[in-house]
Amino acid sequence: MKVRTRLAPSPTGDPHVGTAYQALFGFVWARVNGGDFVLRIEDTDQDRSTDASELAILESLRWIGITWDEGPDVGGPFGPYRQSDRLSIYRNHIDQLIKNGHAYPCFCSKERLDEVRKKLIEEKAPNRGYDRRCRDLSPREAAEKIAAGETYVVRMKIPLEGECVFHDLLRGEIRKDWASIDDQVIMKADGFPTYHLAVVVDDHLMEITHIIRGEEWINSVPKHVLLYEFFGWEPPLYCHLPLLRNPDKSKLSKRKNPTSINYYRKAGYLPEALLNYLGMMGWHMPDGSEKFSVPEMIKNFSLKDISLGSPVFDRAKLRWLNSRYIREDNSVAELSEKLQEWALNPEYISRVSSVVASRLETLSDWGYFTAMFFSDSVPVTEELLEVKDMEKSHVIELLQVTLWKLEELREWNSPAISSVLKEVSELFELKLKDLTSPLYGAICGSKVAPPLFDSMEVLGSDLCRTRITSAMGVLGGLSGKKLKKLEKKYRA
RNA sequence: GGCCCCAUCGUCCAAUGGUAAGGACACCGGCCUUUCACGCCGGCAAUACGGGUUCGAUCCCCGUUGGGGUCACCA
Repeated sequence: MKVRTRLAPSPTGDPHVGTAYQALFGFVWARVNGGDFVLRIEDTDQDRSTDASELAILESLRWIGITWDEGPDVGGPFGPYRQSDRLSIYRNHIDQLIKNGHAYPCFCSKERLDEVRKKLIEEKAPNRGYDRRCRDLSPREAAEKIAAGETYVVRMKIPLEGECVFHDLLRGEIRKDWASIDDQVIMKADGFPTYHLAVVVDDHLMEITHIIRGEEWINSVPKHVLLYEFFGWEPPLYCHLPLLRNPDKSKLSKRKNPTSINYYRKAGYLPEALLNYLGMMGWHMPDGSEKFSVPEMIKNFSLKDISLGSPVFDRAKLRWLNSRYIREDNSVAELSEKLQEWALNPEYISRVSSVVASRLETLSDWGYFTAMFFSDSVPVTEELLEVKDMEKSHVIELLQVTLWKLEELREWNSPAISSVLKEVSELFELKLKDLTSPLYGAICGSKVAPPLFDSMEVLGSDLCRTRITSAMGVLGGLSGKKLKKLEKKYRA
C-alpha cells in the first residue's frame, strides 16, 4: 500500500511553527517511502475559520519549503480538500451511524450541559462530560422532536465499560478506559461535523496510512478508532510527535514565545534554517551533524528514531543555526539577493519611506530614522515604557489588553490600529497619549519616532505583537493569576 | 482532580547490560585580529529519587517524584 501522510491545519489563526514541525515530519516520511503528502484544511469551526488564515497558512508553508502533492490549491484525486466542501459526505456517514445505532441525536441545551458539568466537577466524578440523557431516547421520540424543529447535535455511543487498546508507532500499546470518555458530539447544531468525525472519514477516504501529529491528540484516539470500528474500516497507523515547548516547558504558546512562522520570516530567518532547526527537534542525523537539508533528512529518516522528550524551542540555537546558513551557504551576491527579498526591496522601502519622508533633512537621515523597520527587536528599557502617574504593573496590563485587541484585528492597517488603541484608552479611561507613549517605547525602542499607527502598519502585526510581548517582559511580565483576572475583565 | 504521555548537562541531541557518560547551543576563560563577529583551543555542567532483575545497570521491571497533555456543539 502506498504511504500517504497528511497535514490537517485548522485555519483559525496565524501559521504556527508547530504546524510546520508536523508538516516537515509528515512530508519527509511520505518521501522516505515514495508516498504522497496531502494538505487538508480542517475548517469545521464556522466561527473561527477564516479564508485569510487559510491563505496565510498555505503561503507560509510554501515559504518554508514544504510542498504537497494534493491540497485545496492544487487539487488531487481525493478532493475536495477543504472540509467545508465535504459536508454532504459527513452527513451521509453520520446518518449511517445513527441508522446502525452507533450514534444518536441529542437535544440537551448548552445551559443544561454546563450545569451537568458543573455538578460533576463538584462531585469530583471521574468523568466530567455528558450524562448521556438522550442516549436512550427512542427513535420515534427523537424523530418527533426533530420534526418539531428542535435543534440537536449528534453524539456517538461510547462503550460504557471495558478499555480501548491502540498502538502508537513511537510509544507502543496505549490503553484507556472507555468509562473515562463521554459521548462525543460528532455533528454540531449547525450541521457541521466535529473534528473527530471529519478527521476519521477524511483520513479513510483519502487513504491516509500514517497519522503524524502532535501528542495532544493521544487522548482522542479511542474515539477515532471506535469510529473506524463503527464504519468497519481499518484504522491508520498513529504516530504522535512530541510537543514543542516554551522555555518553561509548557506547550509552545505565543504568549511566551513567538509562534507564528511569519514572525520568523519577518525577523530575518532563512526558511531552510528554520526547517532544519525543526528537524532536529526529536531527531538527529546518524552522524550527529546538526546542519542538514530536507533531502539529507529524507535519506536518513525513520519515524522510529524520534525521541519522545518534548523539546524546548530554543531561539538562541535557532539563531546560531541561521547564522551558519547565512555565512556558509551564501556568497555576498546571494546574501544581497536574500536581503532584497526580505526587506530591501522597492515595495518595503517605499512603504517605510512614506512614514519617515517628512522627517528627513538629508537623504542620509533615512538610515537613522528607519532602523526599527529592519530589526527584529528594538532596545527597550523600563524608562521608555513609563506612563506618568501609572504603576509599572498597570502599564503591563495596559499593554496586555492592547495586545489582545490587536490580535483580534482582521485587517492590519493604520485606521484599524488607531481605533483599537482609542478603544483601549477609553476602556482604561486614559488619554490616548498615555497609551501610545509606552507603545512608542515597545514598538520603536525610542520616544523619537515616526507616527505610531502608520509605523505599526508598515512593520506588520507579527513584529509588533512580538515587541509588545517582549516589552511586557521588560516590565517583569504578568503572573498567570493576574492574567486570568485581566482576561475576565477585558477580553470579550 | 481523573485519565494519558514523558524523564541524560540550563537547552537540543548522542551512548553501551561493563564508558573517563560524547557532541552542539548558551555561558566563562584564552588564542587569532585595527574593533566586533567568524575560526581555533580550553573550562563549567547531566543519567530525578527509591526499590528490584543482574556478577554488573543511565540502559530492563515496579513504585515515588517531577514535567507536560487532555477532560467543548475548538481543532
